[in-house]
Amino acid sequence: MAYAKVEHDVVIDKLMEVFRSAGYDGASMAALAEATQLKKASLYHRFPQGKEEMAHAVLRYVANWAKNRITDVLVSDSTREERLDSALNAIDELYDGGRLDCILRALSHGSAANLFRKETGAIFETLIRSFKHLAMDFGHDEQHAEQLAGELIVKIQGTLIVQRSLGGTSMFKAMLDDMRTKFMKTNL
Amino acid sequence: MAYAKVEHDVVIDKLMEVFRSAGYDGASMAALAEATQLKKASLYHRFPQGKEEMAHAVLRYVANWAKNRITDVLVSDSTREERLDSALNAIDELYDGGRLDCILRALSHGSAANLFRKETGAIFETLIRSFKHLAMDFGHDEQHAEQLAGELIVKIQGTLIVQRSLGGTSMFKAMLDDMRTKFMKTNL
DNA sequence: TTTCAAATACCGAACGATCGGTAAAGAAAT
DNA sequence: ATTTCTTTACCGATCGTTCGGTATTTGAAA
Repeated sequence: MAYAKVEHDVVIDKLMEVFRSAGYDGASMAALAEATQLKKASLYHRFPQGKEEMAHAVLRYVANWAKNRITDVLVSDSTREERLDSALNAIDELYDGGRLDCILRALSHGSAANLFRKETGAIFETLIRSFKHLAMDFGHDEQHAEQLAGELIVKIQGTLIVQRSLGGTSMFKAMLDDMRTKFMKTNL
Repeated sequence: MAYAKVEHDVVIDKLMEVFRSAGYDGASMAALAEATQLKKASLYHRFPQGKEEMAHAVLRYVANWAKNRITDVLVSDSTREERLDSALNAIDELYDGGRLDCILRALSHGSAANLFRKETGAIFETLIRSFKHLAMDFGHDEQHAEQLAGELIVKIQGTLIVQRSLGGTSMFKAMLDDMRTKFMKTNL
């Protein structure tokens, strides 16, 4: 009988889906196996260190996503408005307009709190640094640019949480619009 | 043998401690029992519906805390500056300067995502409404007041998450300071 | 091009530990 | 003596993990 054969990228994507929605503790091997269409033992073949290694692999994927969809875009040769829109659109996609949870947050709590701090911290730093550079392209001074970039990242996380309890998707969209305006408005 | 006898409020407090640090899924009955100094069966005597009922009790406690430490304070007869400081100090205490996790967030994810939405949403709404009234006392128009209150609540959540990965406590303190300034500065 | 063994990938079954939950016995309070 | 609360002891289910073995692919010798 032919057995399941699943592409690595597909496996990572499915793992991320489970981790982000169930959290690290809530992501059972049974759920991870069902999502990836692999049996538990097969997951251990690919990730000998188990759940922890899977989460690390997901974080590597996320760091790569951030580089491709944010960092690299923000230093491309298109106009600053186009770069800003591309990056914000990527974020809007990533979270499906605020409907989806953030994988970085999911891997920052519970028993995962101390396991992946270095990785999640590095990704947050990368994102902030990238948006800071963009803000400076819009003419903001360095201090203001850093503050603006931090505000964006913080508000993404905060809005995801608050919106989850209050319902809807309008908060997230409004927040992205508002931040877009703030980036473009150089002279306050 | 004399057996444990623990005050209800103490039990709630310890339950909250476990929920907020481990998350709903990560909070095992064993951990909840150890934290409260009660045996598992005793917890089931006090909370016949188990973990879910415990979380509901904790949320009732939190709603009460919000009313006492935020809502009521913000409509007291002291000056608006004093009321603002009292409320922000209460928040700073609650999260221990950003070191502690938010119980509302902890009960909004994983398998708890759909269990407590009504309660967590109501608390978020109460907080936003309270701070909105305070903002209006500072002379902000209604729309701006609502935006400012929402920004505060969102940034509290977001900063807690980002700071957890980046380390330290300076982000949280700076955020509270910044929001305090924004509330007091009526004319932009 | 065929052969076939080594390497790779997957799976069923089971491990000990821990999960949430319960029944019955025992202690404290009324 | 009755009620209320805690405790011991235990349950079946599920947890993450491992092992023995099977299917598939690879690649080099024939």
